[in-house]
Amino acid sequence: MTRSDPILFAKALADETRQRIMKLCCCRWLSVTEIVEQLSVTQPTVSHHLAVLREAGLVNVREEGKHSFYRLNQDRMTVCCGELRTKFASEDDKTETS
Amino acid sequence: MTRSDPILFAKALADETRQRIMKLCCCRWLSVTEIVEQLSVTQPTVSHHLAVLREAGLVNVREEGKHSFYRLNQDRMTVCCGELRTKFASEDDKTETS
DNA sequence: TAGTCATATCGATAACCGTCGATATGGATT
DNA sequence: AATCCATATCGACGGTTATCGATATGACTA
Repeated sequence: MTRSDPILFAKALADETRQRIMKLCCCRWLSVTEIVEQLSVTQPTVSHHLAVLREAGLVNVREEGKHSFYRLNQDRMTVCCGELRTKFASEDDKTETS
Repeated sequence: MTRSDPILFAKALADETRQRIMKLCCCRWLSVTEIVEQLSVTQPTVSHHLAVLREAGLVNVREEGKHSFYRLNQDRMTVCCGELRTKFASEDDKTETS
């Protein structure tokens, strides 16, 4: 999941529930249960979204006993946003091609 | 479509064909036909994707006779990427909340 | 005006995705 | 070992979306 994929990245962001989860664990570690408590969706749904975010490398996981704590990978966000900007928003970047 | 919506933005980016279109008209005006010629999808499909990109404010349109020329709105890209970074990737931005 | 070309829209189809309840897994507790 | 709790996975269902062929729209041309 270190590989950077602008499509995968965009797909991961393209859901309101996921963006809410990202916002929740933006700067702190949260267990799945804590995330569920703050949203109006079930635990399986949250687990599913966390899996999507994991596949995109957008969250870090820390297992501890029977708990799993998730936290947004802000560095990854910065890198991926930068890639998008480079790919689509920069004038002087025409030499590299996909 | 001046309103900024991170979900709409991400959804617009969350498709390979659309990202290809964006790349094609990243720094030049292209007619729909020219875009179709460079992709392996039909004209209605390209028109559909252009509509999605238009709704997200990600392309500018210039009508000229019977042609419509599209070009990626790079400023919009910059703004939207910046918003994402601010929302999710910045450490020192916890006062504002959605 | 008839015809052609470029684009948009419509309706249908298939694939994808978000959500749920049910269940499996596996650590902690008694 | 039996139970409980936290999380992941499974299967199903419904809604969304990408794609297509057919058609409408509307501009230019002869």
